[in-house]
Amino acid sequence: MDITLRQIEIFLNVVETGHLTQVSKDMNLSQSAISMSIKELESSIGRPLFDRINKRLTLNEVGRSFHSEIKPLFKKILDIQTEFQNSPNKGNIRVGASTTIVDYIMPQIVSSYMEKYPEVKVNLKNGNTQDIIEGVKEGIIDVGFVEGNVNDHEIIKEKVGVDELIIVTAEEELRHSCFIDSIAGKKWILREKGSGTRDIFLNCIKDKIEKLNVFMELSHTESIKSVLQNKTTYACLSKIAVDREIKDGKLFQVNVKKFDCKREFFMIYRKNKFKSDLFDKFTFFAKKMMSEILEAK
Amino acid sequence: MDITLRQIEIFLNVVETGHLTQVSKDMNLSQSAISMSIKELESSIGRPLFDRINKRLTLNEVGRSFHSEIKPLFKKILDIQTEFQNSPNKGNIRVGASTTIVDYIMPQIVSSYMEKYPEVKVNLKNGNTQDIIEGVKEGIIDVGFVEGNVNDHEIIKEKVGVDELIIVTAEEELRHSCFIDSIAGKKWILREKGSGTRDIFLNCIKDKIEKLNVFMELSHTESIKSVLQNKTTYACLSKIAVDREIKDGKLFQVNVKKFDCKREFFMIYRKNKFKSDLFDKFTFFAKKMMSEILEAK
DNA sequence: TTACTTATATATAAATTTTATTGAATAATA
DNA sequence: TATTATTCAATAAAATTTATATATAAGTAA
Repeated sequence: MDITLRQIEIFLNVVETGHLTQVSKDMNLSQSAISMSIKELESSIGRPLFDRINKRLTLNEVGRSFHSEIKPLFKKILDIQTEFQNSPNKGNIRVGASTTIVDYIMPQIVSSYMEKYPEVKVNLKNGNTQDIIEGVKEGIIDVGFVEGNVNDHEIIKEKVGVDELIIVTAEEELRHSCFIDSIAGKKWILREKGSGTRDIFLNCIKDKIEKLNVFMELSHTESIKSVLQNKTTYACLSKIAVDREIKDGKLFQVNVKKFDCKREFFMIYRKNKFKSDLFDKFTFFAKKMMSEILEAK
Repeated sequence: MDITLRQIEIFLNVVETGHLTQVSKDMNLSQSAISMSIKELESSIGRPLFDRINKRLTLNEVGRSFHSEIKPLFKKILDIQTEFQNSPNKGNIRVGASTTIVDYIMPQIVSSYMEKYPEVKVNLKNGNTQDIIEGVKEGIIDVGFVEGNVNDHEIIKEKVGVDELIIVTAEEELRHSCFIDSIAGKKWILREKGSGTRDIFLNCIKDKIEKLNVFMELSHTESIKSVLQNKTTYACLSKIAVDREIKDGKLFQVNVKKFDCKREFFMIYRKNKFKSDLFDKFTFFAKKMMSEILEAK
């Protein structure tokens, strides 16, 4: 005793014309099919929707009310159907990215993408590398971008760029080249323990330096950049995070000899993922734009 | 290639649980039925809605978007269905009434009724007796209330009350009884030609008076009541239209001997009208309340 | 008018086609 | 191995058609 969309469709047509025969012609069905469908609908509802007045069917007081409620819903369902059938770009992509990427790269990518494909909703989720991997595995995230390396047999990874960590300071006189051990005694600001940026930096210098003078630990790159405005402080940050400040002359890159501290960015997605048009377009777009951003900096 | 409500129902359940087997148990269907229904839906849309990840079905980027759009619509349709199935008072009645009734009786009836049955929408249409009859015959109006008599083989009429026309004035001294010919020379205000009220009055006095001193013709009873505030003017109006003014002492009923000018009110509806619960309740309510109103005045 | 005919419309029943569902076999996965 | 999804032929259920009955409007003749 359940209403069907077909019944609603027929009902709406009958309301329009008032004649079963007319509707049957319009819909390429027999007149009895229309008659029975209306009857079915009426018995589903539990009472008549039409007054049979002479040779016409006119909405009665119940039918009128039903009509006004059901018509807009039916139209919406039809709209959704044709929308999805005809616009391959309709959808909702969930993107996850780890800290540096989500702060300094993804916003540009997502906003350009949404401008190009306004039908696509992009959902950007922040998290550390491990969170993103979990999300991808559970299907909560369609595609992830992470700084750390990934080794998981359920995950496919693609290298999408190289990130360089550089030493920065606001202290102007130190623009000539030097070695890392000569500045180890400066006031260093690090990211908090567990941060990928921190780990890579410490790993990179561990053979060259006995002790780093850690002055402060902060959990946001933006905070570190603020504190760096007090000269005599130093930090090792992702190049893309300080790009603007260096261009504006607010920070300077310290030219440290034999200091080569790089890490790779990976795009990850689940093995066996059905690659929809949407997915392919987004990942293509994101990879291309990410390499442009990284090369420009 | 049309989406059905059943497919949507199954789709929503699969989204909920992520397992076809679970849904098949919940819905008392075989799992292949569920599988095929999902497949059908996907092919209607033109691309997959789920990622088959391990033994689960997880919405993909398209499915997620489809889900968020279709779910609220499905729920609404379900709501409408149960609403109509379970609340016999749901509907929309179209009532038509001719001038005097629509102004002085129907507002009270309609507002009381809507208070008692808030699910019912009442649509009140104004028109002269002939308009109302046409509306009823065409099915545009479910039930009509008219002042004039009706003779039409397609229309069923029920007498619902008697309306009395009385002579009113603001001239205080004329409160003793008199004969109509003694006041025929006063300044009379009539309704416009074609008005039922006017016709009945003139017909009522045609044998008793040679010439009535018609001072003014106005098309609204309310206008006449305003002009009547200038003393020395007279009018013959429906008792219910001047009830308040008489009670407030702003107008007086002239006690005219042998002046008996009545007309009947009729409720009309189409022959063969399917009498829904809604219709019966409304007409019962309206008839009862109308007689109460007329008797009180 | 009134009765009768014609044309046209809806309603219903049985027959038929189409669609939905099942059951069994197969494939994939933990 | 146990569990689950998919596929396909068989079948149950539903939608639709064909044929027929019934109702109404309009036209026509008594």
